[in-house]
Amino acid sequence: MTLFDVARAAGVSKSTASDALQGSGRVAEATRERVRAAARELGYRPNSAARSLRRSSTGAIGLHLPRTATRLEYYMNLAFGAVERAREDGLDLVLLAPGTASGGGLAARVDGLLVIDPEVDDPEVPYLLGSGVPVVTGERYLGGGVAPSGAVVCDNAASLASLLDHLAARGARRPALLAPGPGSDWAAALRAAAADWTRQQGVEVTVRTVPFAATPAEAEAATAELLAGTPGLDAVVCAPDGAVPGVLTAAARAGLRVGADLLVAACVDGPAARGASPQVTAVDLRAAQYGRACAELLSDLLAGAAVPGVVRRHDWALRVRASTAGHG
Amino acid sequence: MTLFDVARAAGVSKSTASDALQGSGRVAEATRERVRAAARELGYRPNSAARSLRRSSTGAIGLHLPRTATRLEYYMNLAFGAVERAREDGLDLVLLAPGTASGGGLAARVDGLLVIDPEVDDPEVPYLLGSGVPVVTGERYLGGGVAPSGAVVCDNAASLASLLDHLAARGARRPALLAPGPGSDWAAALRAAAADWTRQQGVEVTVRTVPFAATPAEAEAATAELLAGTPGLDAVVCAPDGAVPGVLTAAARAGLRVGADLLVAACVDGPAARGASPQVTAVDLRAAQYGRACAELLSDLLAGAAVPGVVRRHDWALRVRASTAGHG
DNA sequence: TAGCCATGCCGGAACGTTCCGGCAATACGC
DNA sequence: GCGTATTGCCGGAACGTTCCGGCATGGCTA
Repeated sequence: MTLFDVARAAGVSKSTASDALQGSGRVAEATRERVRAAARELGYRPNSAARSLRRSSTGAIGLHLPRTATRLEYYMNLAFGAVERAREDGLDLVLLAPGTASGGGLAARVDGLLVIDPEVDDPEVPYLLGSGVPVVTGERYLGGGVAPSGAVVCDNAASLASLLDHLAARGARRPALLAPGPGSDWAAALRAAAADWTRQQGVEVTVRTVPFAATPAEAEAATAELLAGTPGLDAVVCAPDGAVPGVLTAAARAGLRVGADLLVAACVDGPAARGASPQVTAVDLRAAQYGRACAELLSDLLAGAAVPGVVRRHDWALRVRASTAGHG
Repeated sequence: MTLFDVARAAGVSKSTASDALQGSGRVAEATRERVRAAARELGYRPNSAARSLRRSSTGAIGLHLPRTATRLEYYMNLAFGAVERAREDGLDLVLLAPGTASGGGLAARVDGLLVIDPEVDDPEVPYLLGSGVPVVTGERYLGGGVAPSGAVVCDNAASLASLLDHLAARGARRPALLAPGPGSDWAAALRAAAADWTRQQGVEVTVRTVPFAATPAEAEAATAELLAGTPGLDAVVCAPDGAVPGVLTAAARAGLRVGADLLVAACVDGPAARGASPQVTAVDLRAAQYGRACAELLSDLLAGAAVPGVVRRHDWALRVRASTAGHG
């Protein structure tokens, strides 16, 4: 089932058949339709290898996720959003194994790369950026070297500010933030936003560092210390969503009612936040749309429909739940 | 940077260069080494499109995950295991978007498919099985139609039996199981194993149905009802790992000490089980290895190193933690 | 009517690889 | 020393597509 078969069925040459199906070249509308019909009839599928060879493009993009793959639901949904969007432009999405990059030959197999939440200490990122194909990052890359061709960013500072505003509106007077160290754009933005908010509102936000992939137990310990050491503490924002249950446990241990005595929120929405009891208020990064946006930007870049260096913004949404019902 | 350049550098023809690098044909060992050196020197990477065209194989396999993507960590790790193993055989792994299958043309782009935890009510599965390329399923497919070319299965019945044995050894006399309905091979095996164990040990295992992607809240409600309605209940096995925290909450509400008054375990290991306090005993399906095994089987099938219809087993391991420390 | 341009279609080459048939040159039998 | 295998290498075709140059045809202007 090749283009030649279609051409023969439609009574034209393979060149004309190709032109007709590609929409290129000068082809009479009647002929074009005839070829299309023949292709449909025969169930013709262009051979992607031949097309790739001729066009010298692979028709695929690569996806790189952080090694410390925490925030699982987030990345999973992001990946599915990206693959769906890529598909719409006829692009396959190939998953990059950690360790793939330095294996070499990668650039030969994909037309472009999606690098999500690039961490400064991920040794693969510089390699990917230098691979010669367009790269779109999800969130900014804080390391140096070759700049990515594009980025899709969330305004994480704004989302945390909004979260803190929300807590204040619900009666919180003394909030704290559990956040990872500033190794990623996301965490760095959160810390900066906390400092800003402290300045602007005159209310100090106590920041405590927890691991990027903090476990509930770690969050519990951190929260317990915070509760013990901070008189009047009445709200905790836990940046990594997976650790949220630990905050609730610590609250329960201290005899505090979550949502009343202690407000709790997370900077990433996920199963842990939604599944907790009470359910926890969180910032929804809308992962699937985020993935779509990244794939779309890369696709635009590849098609020349976006200029290299472009940065697009991605919206978030605050999901208010019982854990921040309010004091009283 | 083509094979031709390498050939010229090594002072041979492109045919000889190809033979030398592929290991095929009759080539003097000295020549072979000379060509290899030239290729290394020049950083030669074979053009995958040309190779695919010539060999009429794409060099990629597709991965299909369940739509209801719960057990996130599990699937994520499985996917990374698969991509890593595929890579070792020079295969790319392309992520299939839900909805991709019926889009058609899929079979033209991959040499084989990995279909993980095929659910009977997933409309894409029959399409994938009928796509004409070899398919390996992770766990069996309970629906009909074209049979897969291979499968990698876990002995879920044995793992639950082992878990129940463990609970009994730790003093449990009256265990219960929270499991999804029998729509997947996994859940069906668990239910059957519970029935078997009941017969063999003469100890009844109360089975209660929860959703496949049960939330902690749902597990909490189920556990509370179970505790209220089952005098002497002293152990709960929660099949879906994500729901485990709900069981712990219910226990706390009932004033039971987890690990002493009530033993708790899960049939899938994951962040929820590991991150809970106390940490929860669980069956580790070793997702990454599972993914590796699936990719390996497909690769073997493609290479003719495994016969169609083969079923391989995959080992699990019981991770004993504080939640089943023992009565007393 | 001669010259011209636009239109519609086609032939052929190229993309980089693999692999088959063939051709020297050497090795082996007697 | 001749005939026959065997070894080592090469030329060329093929995979299915895209795209450039070219060739009729026919309508237009002058």
